[in-house]
Amino acid sequence: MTKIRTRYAPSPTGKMHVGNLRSALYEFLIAKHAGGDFMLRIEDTDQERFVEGATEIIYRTMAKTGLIHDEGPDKDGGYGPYVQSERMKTGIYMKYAKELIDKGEAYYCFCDKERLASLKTEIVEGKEIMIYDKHCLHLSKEEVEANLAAGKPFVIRQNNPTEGTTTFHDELYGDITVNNSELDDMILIKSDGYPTYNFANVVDDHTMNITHVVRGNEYLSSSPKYVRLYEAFGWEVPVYVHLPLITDENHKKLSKRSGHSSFEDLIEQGFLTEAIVNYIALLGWSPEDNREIFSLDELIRDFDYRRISKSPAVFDIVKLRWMNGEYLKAMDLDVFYEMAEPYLKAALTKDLDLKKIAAMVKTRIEVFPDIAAQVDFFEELGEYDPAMYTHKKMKTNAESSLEVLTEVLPLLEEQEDYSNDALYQTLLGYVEKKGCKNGYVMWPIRTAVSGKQMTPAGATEIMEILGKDESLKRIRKGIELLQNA
RNA sequence: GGCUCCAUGGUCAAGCGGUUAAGACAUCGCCCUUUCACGGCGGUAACACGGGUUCGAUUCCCGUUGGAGUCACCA
Repeated sequence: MTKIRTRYAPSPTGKMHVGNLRSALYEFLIAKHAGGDFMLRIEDTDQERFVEGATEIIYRTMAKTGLIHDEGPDKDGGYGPYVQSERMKTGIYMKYAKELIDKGEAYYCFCDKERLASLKTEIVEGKEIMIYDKHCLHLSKEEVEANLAAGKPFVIRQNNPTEGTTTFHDELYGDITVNNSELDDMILIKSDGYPTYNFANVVDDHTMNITHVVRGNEYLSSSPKYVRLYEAFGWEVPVYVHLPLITDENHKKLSKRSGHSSFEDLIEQGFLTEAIVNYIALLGWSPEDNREIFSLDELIRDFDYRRISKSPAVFDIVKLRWMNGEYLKAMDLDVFYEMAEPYLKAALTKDLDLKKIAAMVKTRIEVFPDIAAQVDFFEELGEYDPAMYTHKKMKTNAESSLEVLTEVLPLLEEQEDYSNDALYQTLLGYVEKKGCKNGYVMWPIRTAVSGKQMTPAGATEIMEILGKDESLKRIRKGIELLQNA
């Protein structure tokens, strides 16, 4: 059996879209699951759309997510990716295009923009529909030679039959057949000499010995044209695996406007690389068991591409957040602290035990930016509504809270040891003497000391962080607030 | 609009002729608790519709409807 070889072939036009990232992931997994090779090929044949730095973003993202490619032209002793603009310099695409012309499977076309525009038949949803009329196919050899000699700009077009059908097989979607009359004579070589994606893709996939062409569903309808290219060359058609689309909540192709459509956006929003990879792996694929948390290695082990689904999947940021939270909870505290520190420091300028705060917050956030709202009260006691002292279940109200706070204040003033344990013991003693429930006492204290409806920890833990002075200050303020209420 | 693809709860999804139609997120309720959260337990919620085929269809076929993709000298 031949070794499986897949490739990820992005064009450097900006940020790395999650749809593209998932394609890369699946291509990587299909190869690696079978012990095959995974290649990276930069498709930069469109000079106009090329974005400075976009290639670097791709490299960085691939490295960060662990999708390491196996081979490429030898660069500085290492393996670099394939780059189409580099391959272009070898004249490979033109060579193959001419081969097709010789076979009668392609032809020179000298039609200018005006003539092409006159061919446009109708406009649907703002898009102009046109099928080329094979005008230049009928040029005589002499005419072609003359035009070429005159330096007239040209493109090379594929010569597709107008009758019959073309069928190709997709591993997921099965056999797909189209009428050849639907097949436009697409351009292979542009007037600037660069190959189009359509052509470079086929030439490269073949010359790189790609066995499995894995790509987005959007190519499904143009695949017959690619197949015809392979057949025109007499090349073996690769195994096709078309991937279902990832959509936004409106079931439309994910767009830049959704705000979380690129890997960079997600990282910026505080998501972990591993969680993102894990989540997108499950958008369109599911394992045999019900497991949901997968490391990249586990994905390699379990990934069976026959279990990829055929219908599009909505990118659900809420579930991603949940999954990110799972990764955070499972994370080693030291590692967590290291990553959380910048967020902690941005929210807290006072000299507080950040590590303890990190531990509190670790199990109750989903993404790092959640930290700010959780810890802001440590920095400063905000204004709060005394109505918060009333809690039905704790059986507290303004009156009882005032009483508890006033009675507890001298105890806390005497208290020297402001550790969580010591404070807890002291307050427990008070509770016993009073003969009430813990919450009856803890609730008002926590409220006074935090000014918040919810906090990442209980009253005594908060006081430990705050320290004696600040804790007392806040309790006195609470008493004052209740007296005036 | 032509062509192609898709169709199980709000979302991700299992299922591959006979099931009480899994599980996860979200949502709701209860328990636990020093509030909330975490955690535990439980609930609500789905086979788009109509024809076939079959002893029997969520599952196979056809149609309808709905959705998506595509129709560039972009990839």
